[in-house]
Amino acid sequence: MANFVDVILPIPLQKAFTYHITEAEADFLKPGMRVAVPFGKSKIYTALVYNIHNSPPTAYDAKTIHQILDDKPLVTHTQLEHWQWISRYYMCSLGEVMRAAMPNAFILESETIISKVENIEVKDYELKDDEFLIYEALLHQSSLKIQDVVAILDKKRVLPIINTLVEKGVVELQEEIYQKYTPKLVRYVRLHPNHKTEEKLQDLLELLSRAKKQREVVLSLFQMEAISNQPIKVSELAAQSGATSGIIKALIDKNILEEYHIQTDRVTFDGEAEAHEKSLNVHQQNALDAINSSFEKKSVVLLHGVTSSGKTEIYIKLIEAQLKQQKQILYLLPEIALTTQLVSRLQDYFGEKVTVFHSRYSGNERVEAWNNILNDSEKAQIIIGARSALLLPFKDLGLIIVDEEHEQSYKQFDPAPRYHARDAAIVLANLFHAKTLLGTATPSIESYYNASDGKYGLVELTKRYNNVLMPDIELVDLADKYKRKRMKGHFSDRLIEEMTEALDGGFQIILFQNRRGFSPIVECTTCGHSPQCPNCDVSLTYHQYRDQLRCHYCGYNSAMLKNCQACGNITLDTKGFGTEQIEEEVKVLFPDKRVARMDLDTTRGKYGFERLITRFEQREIDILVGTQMLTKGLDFRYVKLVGILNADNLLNFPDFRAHERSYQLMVQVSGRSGRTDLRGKVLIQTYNPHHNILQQVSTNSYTEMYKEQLDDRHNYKYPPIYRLIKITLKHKDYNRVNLAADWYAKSLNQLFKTNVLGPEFPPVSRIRNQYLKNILIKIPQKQSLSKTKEAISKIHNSFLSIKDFRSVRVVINVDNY
DNA sequence: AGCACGCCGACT
DNA sequence: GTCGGCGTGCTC
Repeated sequence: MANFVDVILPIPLQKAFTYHITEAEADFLKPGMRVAVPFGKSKIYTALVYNIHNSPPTAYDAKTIHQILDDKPLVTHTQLEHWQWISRYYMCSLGEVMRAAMPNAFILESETIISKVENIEVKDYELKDDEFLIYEALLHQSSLKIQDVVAILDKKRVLPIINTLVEKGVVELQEEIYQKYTPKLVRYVRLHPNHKTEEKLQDLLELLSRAKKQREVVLSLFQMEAISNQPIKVSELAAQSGATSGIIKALIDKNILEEYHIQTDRVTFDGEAEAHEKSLNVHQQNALDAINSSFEKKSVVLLHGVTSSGKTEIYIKLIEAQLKQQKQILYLLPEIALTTQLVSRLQDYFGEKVTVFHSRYSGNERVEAWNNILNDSEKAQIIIGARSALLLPFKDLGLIIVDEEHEQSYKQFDPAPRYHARDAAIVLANLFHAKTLLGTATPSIESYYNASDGKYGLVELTKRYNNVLMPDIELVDLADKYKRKRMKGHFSDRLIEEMTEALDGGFQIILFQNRRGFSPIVECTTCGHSPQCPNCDVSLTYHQYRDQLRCHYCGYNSAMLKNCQACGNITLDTKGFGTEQIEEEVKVLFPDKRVARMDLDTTRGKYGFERLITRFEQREIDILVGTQMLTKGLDFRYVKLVGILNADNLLNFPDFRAHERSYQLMVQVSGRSGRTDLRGKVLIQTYNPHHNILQQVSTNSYTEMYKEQLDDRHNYKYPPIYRLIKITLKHKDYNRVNLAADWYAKSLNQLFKTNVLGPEFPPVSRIRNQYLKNILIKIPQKQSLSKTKEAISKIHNSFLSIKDFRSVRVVINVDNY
C-alpha cells in the first residue's frame, strides 16, 4: 500500500500539500516532525508533518520528500490543534501560523550552489561573455551561490544564464540546506586519562619540572578540582593560573590535558532564588481565595485590581501552587512591559525555573527556549513572554496569566495570523484543561462584559498596597486658562505650581503627551499648505532633533523646508505639539532640572527603553516626558505628580474604543503617581472638563464608565454586543481598489444587508503608494460566527477568480480591535 | 510567499 | 534587435 504525508508549508496557502513516502518513513514519521520537501521547480522547503495516510491524491502525482529533519516531533499535538483554531478563527492559513510560531532557525530553506562539472575544458568561444565570467570564477572558487553570481555579473536576473550553462554541461546545481541553529559550545579541560593514576601523576610533575608555566597550570587545575566537583572551563583555568591560552593548548597537544565541549544555553540565570516568603495582606489574601474558588467553576477569571494593589504577589502565589503540581505556567505581558523590573522580581522568587521569551531574542536564543519548554525542562516551568510566547510547545500547562489584559498590543495586526493573544490564550488553556487569569486595573469592556455575563469569574481588589490612597485627580480647564492668560506655552499655572511643589519636595514628575515628534504638522501661515508625504496620504511630522520632516507610516523623511512648497513664503509654522516640544518647554520652565523624553525615537535600539527606565528609577531624571509607553506597569517610587497635558486629543480619536482607551490610559498613567505612602497628584489639562470620561477618571468610577460605554456599544452596534470583521483592500491603482471594494461590499451586502459598512477610505487612505479601502462587517450575537466566516471565504474565493481583482491585496482582520 | 513564464517599453 | 519591467499563474 502506498504511503503519503500531508504537510504544512510556511507559506500563505490554504491548501495542504501531499508527498509520497516509503513504508519505513511512514512508520517513523509522526505529526509535528519536520521534513524537507522539494517545492516548485527547484526549491527545497521545510514542511511540518500534519497527517500520515494511504489515500493517493487524485489530480496529480505526489513528489517524494527530500529528507526527514527530526527524530522526534518538534511541535506538539496540542500546538497543532491550537494552530488549527487560530487559522480557522482568524481566517488565515496554517502555514502563516507555523511561520509565526516557529523560530526562524527551524524553518530552513535551500540555497542553490553552483559548481563546475569536473574535468571539462571549455573553449571560450562556446560561451557568451556573462557565461564565461561565471566559468572563470569557478576556476578559482569551487562553488558559487546565486548571490555571488548576482555580484559578479551585476545583474538582477541571473538564473536564465545559469540555466544555459547547465544545458551546455559546464556547471551543475545543487540544493543545500543549512542548519541555522548553532549550539553554543563551551570549552572545558580535564586531565588526560593517561595520567589519572597516582604514580603517573608523579611522573608527570617530574616531566614538567622544567616547564614551569605548564606545571603551574596543571597544579592550578588540581586545586580547582579539589575545591569543587564542577567541570572546569578553559577560560576559568586560564584566569586562575594566569597562563595564556597558548600554554594550555601546548598541554592539550601533549595529551597531558584533554579538551571537551559542553553545549550550554545562551541565556542563563546565575542569581540565586531568594525565596523569601512574602505574605499577602488581607485584601490580597481574600482576592486569592476568591480566585481559587472561582476557578473551581470557571476556567477564566478576571482580576480587576486598582493600580498598585499588589496583583503581582497574587500571581506569585498562584504560580507557586501550580509549581507544586509540576505544571507549566505561562505569564503573558505586553511587549513593552516586559522589562528587567518584572523579570528580576520573578527570578528572585523562582530562580532558574523562569524562561523569558522576547521578540528581541536572537534566533538561537529562541531555539533554546523552545527546546527547554518542549522537553518540560526544569528551566522552563514558568514562561514569561509577550504575545508570541503563546505559540510555544507547552507540554503540561496549568495556568496562563494574562497581565494588563486590556492592552491592545495583545492583538497582532500585521502580518497574519492576526490573533488576539488573550483570546487565543483562553483557547489554549482549555486544550490543557488549564485556567486563565486576566489581570488589569482597567478591564477591557469585552472582558468585563464576559465577567458580568457569568462567562468569566470576577474578582475585585479595590485597595492599594499598604493602603496608599488613590491619587488626587484634578481637572484643569484649558479654555478658561487661555482666556485668563494663565498659560505658559502648554503649561497652565496650576501645573507649574504643582510641578514646582513636587520638585521642591525632591520628587519626580511624569508628563504625558500622546503625540510623538516636536509638532505633528507644519503649516504655512500664508496659504495654509502643509507638506505631505509623497507615498502616503498624510502630512509630514516635524522632528526637531534632526530638523527633519518624517512620515510615521512609511518612514519617509526629508530635511525641514525653508519655504512653503506651495506659495514660496517663509511663513512656515509648527502647529499642535508633541513630546519634543513639551520637553523643550520644560527645559525653559525648569532650567536646573534634569528632563528626559520617552517615545519611539528615544527608545530605539535593543536596550534604549530599559536604559531610560533605569535612569529614571535611579533618580538621574527629575521630569520624564513621554507617550503611551509610560503607562505600562512600571513601578516608580518617587513619582509624586503626573501631568496629562491635553486629554482631548485622546478623547477625540475617531474609533469606537476611543473613550474606553482614554479612560484606561489616563487611569494607568495616574497610577504611576504616589506608589509609596504619599498621596500622588494627577493634573489633567483639557478643554472639556465636563466630559463624562474625565469625570469618571477623576472619581475612579470604572463601573460607571463601563455601563455608559456598553450602552453606546448597544446603540451603535459595536463589540462586545456585535462582533467585527474588517476587510481591507489595497492596490496602487485608485480606480481598481474602488471597483474591487464595491464588488466585495456588494456581495457581502446581499448576505448581511445593513450590517455591512463601507467601502470607505480610512483616515489615511494611501500608505506606501497603495490606496486602501475598508469594509466593516458587524455580526449580531445571534448570527453564527463560523457560518459568517464561511460565507466570507466563499465570497473571497469568487473575488479571487475575477482576473481584474486578483492583484488587489485583501486583508481580513477578525476582531479588529 | 517565491519563482518562472510571457508580454511590452528603452537602450546597446 | 536585447534587457529588464511587471502582470499572471502555479506550487503536491
